[in-house]
Amino acid sequence: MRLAKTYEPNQYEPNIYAMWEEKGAFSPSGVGDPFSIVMPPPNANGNLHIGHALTVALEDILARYHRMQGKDVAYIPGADHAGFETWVVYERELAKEGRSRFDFSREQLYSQVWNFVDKQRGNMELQLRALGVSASWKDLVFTLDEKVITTVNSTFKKLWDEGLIYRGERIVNYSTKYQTSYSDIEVDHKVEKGTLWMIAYPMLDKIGEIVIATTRPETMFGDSAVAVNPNDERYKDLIGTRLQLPLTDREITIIADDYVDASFGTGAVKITPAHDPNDFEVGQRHNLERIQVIDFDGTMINVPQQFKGLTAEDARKRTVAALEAQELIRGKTTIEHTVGYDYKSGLPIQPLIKDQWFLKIQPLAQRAKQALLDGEISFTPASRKQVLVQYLDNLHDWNLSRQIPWGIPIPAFQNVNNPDDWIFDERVDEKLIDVNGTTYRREEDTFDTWFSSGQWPFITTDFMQNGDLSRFYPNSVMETGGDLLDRWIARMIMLGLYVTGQVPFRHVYLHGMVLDEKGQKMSKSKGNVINPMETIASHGSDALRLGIVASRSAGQNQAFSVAKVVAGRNFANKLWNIARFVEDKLGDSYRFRTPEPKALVDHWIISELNTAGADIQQRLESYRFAEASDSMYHVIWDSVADWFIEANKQQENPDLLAWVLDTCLKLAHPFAPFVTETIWQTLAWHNDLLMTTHWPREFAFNDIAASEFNQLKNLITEIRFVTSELPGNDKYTLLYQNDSLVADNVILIQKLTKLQAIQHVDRTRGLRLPNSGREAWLDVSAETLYEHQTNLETRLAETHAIIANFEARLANKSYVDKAPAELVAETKQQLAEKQALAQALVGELAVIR
RNA sequence: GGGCGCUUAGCUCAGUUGGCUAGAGCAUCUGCUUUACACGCAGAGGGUCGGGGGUUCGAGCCCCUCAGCGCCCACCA
Repeated sequence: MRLAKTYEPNQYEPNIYAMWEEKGAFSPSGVGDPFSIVMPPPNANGNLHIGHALTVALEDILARYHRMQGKDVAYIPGADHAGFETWVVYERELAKEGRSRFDFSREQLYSQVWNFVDKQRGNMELQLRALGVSASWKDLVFTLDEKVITTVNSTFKKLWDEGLIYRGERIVNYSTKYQTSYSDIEVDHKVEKGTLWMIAYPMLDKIGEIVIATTRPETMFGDSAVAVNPNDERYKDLIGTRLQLPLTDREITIIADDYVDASFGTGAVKITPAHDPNDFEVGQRHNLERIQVIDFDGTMINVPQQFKGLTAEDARKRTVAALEAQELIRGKTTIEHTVGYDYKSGLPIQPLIKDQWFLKIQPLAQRAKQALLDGEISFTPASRKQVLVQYLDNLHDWNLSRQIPWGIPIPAFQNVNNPDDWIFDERVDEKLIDVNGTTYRREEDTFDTWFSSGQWPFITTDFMQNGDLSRFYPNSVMETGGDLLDRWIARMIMLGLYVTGQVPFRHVYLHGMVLDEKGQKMSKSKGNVINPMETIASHGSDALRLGIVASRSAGQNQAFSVAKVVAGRNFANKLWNIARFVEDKLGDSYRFRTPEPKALVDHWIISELNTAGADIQQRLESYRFAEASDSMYHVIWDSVADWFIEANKQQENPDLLAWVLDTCLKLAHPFAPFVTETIWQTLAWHNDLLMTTHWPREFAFNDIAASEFNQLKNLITEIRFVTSELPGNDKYTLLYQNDSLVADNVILIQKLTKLQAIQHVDRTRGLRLPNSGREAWLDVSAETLYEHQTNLETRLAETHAIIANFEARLANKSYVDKAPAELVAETKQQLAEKQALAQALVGELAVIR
């Protein structure tokens, strides 16, 4: 025997993977229709988590399946420099050494982080291999590879040339902790209870005061106006008059702007253009001064001496206290409002004015929206498309600048003598450049990583360079987590269309989050993280894949289930043992031959496997992974192992046995690549690899023979059921009359039912098997029969209930008239069957009584 | 403020366009040293599909409504 007694996944998996890789099986074949998936690049210096295991399981199932369909498959792996994530980790390292980013130049930092990442790189790639991904490693792209930078720069230039890039002072989401601006997607919005203070601003041109409402009193030092709604009768006469800004010696004016909601608060709003996006816009309309009172480090500047240097939080308390001391607080209420937090540090985000690079997003967004409406991309789950359309409609201009050294430098330079004169240039390694006698200073900021990852599909396929892989653009499928719909999918569609004129992929499959066994989000702090590598070590890679795919539907957050991984492990073991049985029967020197079905079961199993092959195909092509896997699992375990193999022990057909095993391995391969290939290679019946062999083709069989086996199967099931119901553990004899199906399969029936004997008789006795439709009796004593009476009565009652159900349905004229004719005919037939059963049961009971 | 999703067996979940007696894995119970497999074999029990209403010949699936849970998006002070 070549196959060992037990299957130990860890003994085989690494070798099998190495063999695939050595034989170049992962590279696109160049033959057949292209099929491509680009892997969402995992963090280059991180470890894979369970979500990655799900991601690559789904992707690899598709890749392997389509490869077996004879397609030219490119599964392109990637590694992400994970700009901000990695930067945060690195900055922590620096802090441990008592240093900060300000001790180094951009180049120094960049190369230090590069080395830091490089030390751990390869880790996650090894882990992907352990998961069995059939990715084309030679085509791996790192997000800071030269070709990425080149493409990103040229996209930036195209956008710039076409007037879609602008640089300007805008309110940005600023992380005072990490000293960088964020895009909208990096801000966590939380609904909170906050205090709304009513503050009196004394009037200078008239007697009295105006009361404004604010949740952020500390920003009042940056006020440059108070705004009211132009139609608000209460304040109409005050527009244009002057106010004293409390705690300062500044004067501000009352202005009118439609932005103000007269019904909120007091209907009068302080306007702080430097610290609120709405106020910023009001300020632009009214040409107001922008006074920055919170610095980029989060402390107060440009404020009266007593508040200088305070954190914004402290300044709020002290400002309120100072106002109270001057009796200017006119009241306070508690309101629910949303506050933006830094998703990384958990600290409040400060809206601050900063000179940044922005992308005018709406032209791109609308084009993307149109492509979606035109159905150029399909979605699983389908409902997510609408969500995306809505998102695109509401997008604001995209802040592309990050003040982080670990990223792609923005290729722009500023005229040292004219701050408004910016030029595009890729010489980002030089701080100053000379162009036609003018000196330009480089931009120090880098791109938001989503700007480069948004171009991933056409970068990885070298589409713009018309490279070797360009036939794989647009990608066939983009598979990723549902949480990336807006931040990544949307950006890929927008930038893909903009740069290439085509959608980046034809189908989007979104999976949900893998939760812990109790349905909680996994997190390091909760300590409920499941490490995929540990699961592989204990149960095997196939088990993890089978377990994580099972019973999981698209877009749904679902719990991880160890029980399902165990079930997967058991399945791999089952396959192994099927193979061991086959090997034992065929011997080591078996040479594969085209089989010829002989026994009824032979025809039946061919029929089952044909159906399963088509079924799995149909389900995979509609992205129903769990159902496809289930179908594969049951045909192999139930049909092949429990019926075919058992029957084959009595009715041997070696060539068919080999064919059945081959077919099982093929059907199972996308779901359990390691154990299937291990068996294929160990038996060595073929010279090729299982992973590159063709998906099972339909095999001819005799329909009548197959259905006869089904009848036999029903009889056997009936015998097993009835004997298990009979009292005691006696072995019974089956008696039959004029039944060639029974007569021809005596040994098979006996073995599969553990009957003592099967005899042909002229005069019958005992218990007739009521549901088998056969002339068959179990030879039981009158006593046993009597004890069995209640069982029969129960069955009769159940049968009567079902009959009543069918009769009611058929008595319903509307049903007979309106339901499809086949359905009605089917109901009639079922009714007849149940009536026959009832009659048989009544007959039996009559005999007993 | 807008949007999405979930509620089905003890547990974790499937259930394509409405179609017959609602499934799986695990768990439970009863048998079983059967020419591969106890990570196994043969059986069994277990569900008023969250509540209510509606459409339909027919609803787990469609519509309305109520309740509970979860997620995402959003620059109203």
